[in-house]
Amino acid sequence: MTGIDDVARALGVSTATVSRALRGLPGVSAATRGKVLAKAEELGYVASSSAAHLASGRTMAMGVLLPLIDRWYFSSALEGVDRALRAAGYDMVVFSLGGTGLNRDRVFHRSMLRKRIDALLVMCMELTPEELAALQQLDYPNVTIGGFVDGLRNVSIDDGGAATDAMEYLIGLGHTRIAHVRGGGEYGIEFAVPQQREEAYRAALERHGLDARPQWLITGEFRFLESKLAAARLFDQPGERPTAVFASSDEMAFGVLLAAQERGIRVPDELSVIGIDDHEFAEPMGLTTVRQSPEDQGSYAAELLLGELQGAPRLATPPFQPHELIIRRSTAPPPSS
Amino acid sequence: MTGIDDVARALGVSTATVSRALRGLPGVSAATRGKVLAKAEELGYVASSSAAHLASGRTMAMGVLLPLIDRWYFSSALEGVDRALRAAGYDMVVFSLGGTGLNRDRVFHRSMLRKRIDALLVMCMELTPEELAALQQLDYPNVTIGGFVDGLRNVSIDDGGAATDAMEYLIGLGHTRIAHVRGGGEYGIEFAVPQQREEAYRAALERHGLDARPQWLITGEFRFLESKLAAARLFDQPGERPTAVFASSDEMAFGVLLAAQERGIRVPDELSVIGIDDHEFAEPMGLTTVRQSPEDQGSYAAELLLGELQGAPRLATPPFQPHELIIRRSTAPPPSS
DNA sequence: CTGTTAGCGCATTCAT
DNA sequence: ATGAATGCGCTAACAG
Repeated sequence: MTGIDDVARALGVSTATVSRALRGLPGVSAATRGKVLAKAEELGYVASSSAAHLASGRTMAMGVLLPLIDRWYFSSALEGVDRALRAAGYDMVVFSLGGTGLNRDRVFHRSMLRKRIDALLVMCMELTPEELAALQQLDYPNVTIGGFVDGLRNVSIDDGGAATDAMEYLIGLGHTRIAHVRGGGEYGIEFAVPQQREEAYRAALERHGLDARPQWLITGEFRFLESKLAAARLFDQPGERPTAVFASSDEMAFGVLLAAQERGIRVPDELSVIGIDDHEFAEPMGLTTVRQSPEDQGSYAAELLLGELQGAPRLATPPFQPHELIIRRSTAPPPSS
Repeated sequence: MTGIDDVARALGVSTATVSRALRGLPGVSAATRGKVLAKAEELGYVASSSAAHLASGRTMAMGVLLPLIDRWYFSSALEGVDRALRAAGYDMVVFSLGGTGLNRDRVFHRSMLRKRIDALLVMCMELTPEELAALQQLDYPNVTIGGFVDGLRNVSIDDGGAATDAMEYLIGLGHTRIAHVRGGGEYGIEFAVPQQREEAYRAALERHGLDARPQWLITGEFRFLESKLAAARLFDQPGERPTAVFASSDEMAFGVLLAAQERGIRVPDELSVIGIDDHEFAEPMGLTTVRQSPEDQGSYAAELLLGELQGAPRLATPPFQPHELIIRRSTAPPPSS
């Protein structure tokens, strides 16, 4: 493997000069810099990140900790993080808990402590007090994405506000019988988020003097299938049916849509459905939703940390990220009957 | 930051002993090992991966190169890779091209050469000859997942076989007018795969003496929306309509389903639809499909490389990964008319 | 079974 | 503007 000495020797200069030239530091004549760059290119030389880390203290890598990868929000946010990191010349190392709580310990006590990263991004996780403490002792800069962890800085939308927007829209259309599909707390995903959205749902009902019927508050685990099953049970309940359903995520809204379709309940004539996310499938499905961009949130968070690593002042409270109501074909005024 | 010397000094032993004890090497008495383990735990000591790399030559990390993260196959496969790596104590560093071809150069010429990884997994990408050469010169063990790159080893299902199974099933049901939605070549994703599946489609038609009508071969870019639009155009064509559609992926099959629904074409009575993947939404949607497990493919590939890093003989041709026809509610014999 | 020593490949002083 | 020397924190080879 070709090292810095190979380049230095080939040019008859010192390794210090090669190092400086390659990193764009001052104190190198334009001529020598050109020669170094060319020779490095020719030899295919790139500095070893490990050696550079040892000598400089910087790993030029950032870690991302998440409960699982294969979920719309997470993979989109990862994409955004990676985009920002790559632009800054950083690498991304991903620590997934893989959906189970089993290797949490490993991750927290082994991998993350390996001094392989300069900063850590934590995606929507509920942390135990010990984990939180471990994380905070880990010295490096960190921030949470898409969740809310007390004691850490969080980059996310205003979950309560987004839910309120959805509810006000339904109520503004004239709906009075509104059900809510909330996300679950599986795998420690987003403990706070589904709760914040549910509270906004309740508050909106109360503010407008509407009933909050317990049997109309169902749980969908943030998943299509679970939500479809829960919605099926909801629709099969005897008595009055809701005229609108506010789902805490688009994937769950799809489940509601499908359960309705299978029962011949027409959307939006007989039932309005609204979600949160603006998932890739929302537009083709005609789903009204509150859009958020996990990708932008990810890159924002990554840039935040990147900036602080370069000496920018620490931002104590990152601003809420934008959300926006997107009206499509799944919502309409309630049936006049 | 606490180093190996801190542990050694606290115990009055040498750093070598600490190193050996912590890594489970022989030549350490049970008593000393116990003390070392306890003290390391107490001090929160974990070896620096960079220092360990420099001294041992192993990074204990593996790289994954993929065109983008936010797509069912990729994020699932990543999950599988991570699972296998974590079990072996390896970290995963992810290099995404982010959907554009723009930073390909950076990835190939900078990041991957940084000596941060011991091996590389390449997910479904089409590589330029230069990239292929660069990759092969990169010395470390590599393997492709879910695609086919000539010159590299590939871990994937038998794409032709899977497509054939789908076609034979439709034909066995009595269908003679069968359309195909093939994936596209966007972002260099899977150049070979959509083609292999299309060829199996053609071959099946020919084998059974059925027409391959050019206007029934459409392209869906491996996406819901694009596929829905293409299917809409297909259904709106004048003249005879196909009685079955074989989509090269489930997401594209969903698009076909939706386009049909919007036109009042009943599935499966008037139209049968089959996909490939067994996407998370396939079961709730009742989609008949050919199942594959990207997660298992990912972990298989990771374990393959892991094994070779530990001295296992190099497997020249990894076996095909399993696929399986899953019959649900979207397929039936063609209308008798 | 345990300790000593010599690098691993760079970035970074301090000289010049 | 450039070079020489030092050390980052660990593993491995060698001694004992």
